[in-house]
Amino acid sequence: MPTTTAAQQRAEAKLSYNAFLEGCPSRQLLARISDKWVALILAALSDEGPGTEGGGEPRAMRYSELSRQLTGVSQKMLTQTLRALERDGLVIRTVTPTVPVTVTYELTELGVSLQQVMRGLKQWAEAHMDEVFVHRGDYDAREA
Amino acid sequence: MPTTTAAQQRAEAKLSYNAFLEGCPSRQLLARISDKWVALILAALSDEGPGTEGGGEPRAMRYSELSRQLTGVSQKMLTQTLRALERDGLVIRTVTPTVPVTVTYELTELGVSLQQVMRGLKQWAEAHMDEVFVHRGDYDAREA
DNA sequence: GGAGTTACGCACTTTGAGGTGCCTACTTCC
DNA sequence: GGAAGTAGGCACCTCAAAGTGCGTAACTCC
Repeated sequence: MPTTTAAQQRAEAKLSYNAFLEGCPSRQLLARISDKWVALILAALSDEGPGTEGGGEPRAMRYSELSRQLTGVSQKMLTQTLRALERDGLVIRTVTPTVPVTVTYELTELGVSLQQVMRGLKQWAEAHMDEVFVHRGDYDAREA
Repeated sequence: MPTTTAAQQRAEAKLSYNAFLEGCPSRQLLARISDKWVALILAALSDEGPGTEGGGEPRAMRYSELSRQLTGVSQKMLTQTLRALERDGLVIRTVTPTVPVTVTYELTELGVSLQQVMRGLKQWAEAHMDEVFVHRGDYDAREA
């Protein structure tokens, strides 16, 4: 028997996750940005493409344009992720009934503010991830 | 046939993910903090418990202590996550050969600096997630 | 008149993160 | 001498996120 049974843990969780677990806004935010393509879509829509080095000016993009920039994304996941972002008020979807229908996506003000935070992550990553990789190498070398 | 076949996309990805996809440090960082328990462990180790409202002073904690605070975590996941964080140089594991062996975990300097960034996320969440929830409600209401 | 484009929808399948249960060695307490 | 606590290891299972394939409506171009 483990220190506490699974049933006990579940029961406790139901009572005490009120402020620190599951339902709290921070967890929800993490769940959002953890989606595989969310960060990339936000980055693309704020013009942080690979070659461009844009100043981060928010920019409207077409579905096909996004699909080209996010190399490897499936059409299903792109649509699904964009819908989720639209639902959360982070992007706006605009349909223009042209010859073949044109759909553009653009960051909202809320989306832009979130992207600012994501930049903080990016900066930390650029500053410290190499250090993390060194640690990983050392750790793995010690194991072998 | 979709606009590009899956095989084509894979081939392109292999050539062009150098700076914007997969291997880039930002993605790696996201993968780390997306682990279900990472954020909570970092928070606990920097004394951001639910009732305490600690000032964020980094604090060494025992395995069992963490297990109690992170309501609902399984022993396997706690061990697994702690090992990953140790491997990345974000926490230090200290074994003291007392009566029953005592193991403590503590944030490294690197871990503390990451936790700072996580606080940025937390602050955005506290400031804007309610707005997101409103958007969700509106969106869902329109659908029905 | 058939091929191509845009922006998807739908159904099926796969993959891996996470969960669960069962096990340990050592010691101390009652 | 059996129960309990500490810090895990190991093997199996589940389920949801992500991927794959195929279809579509409307129109246009050649």
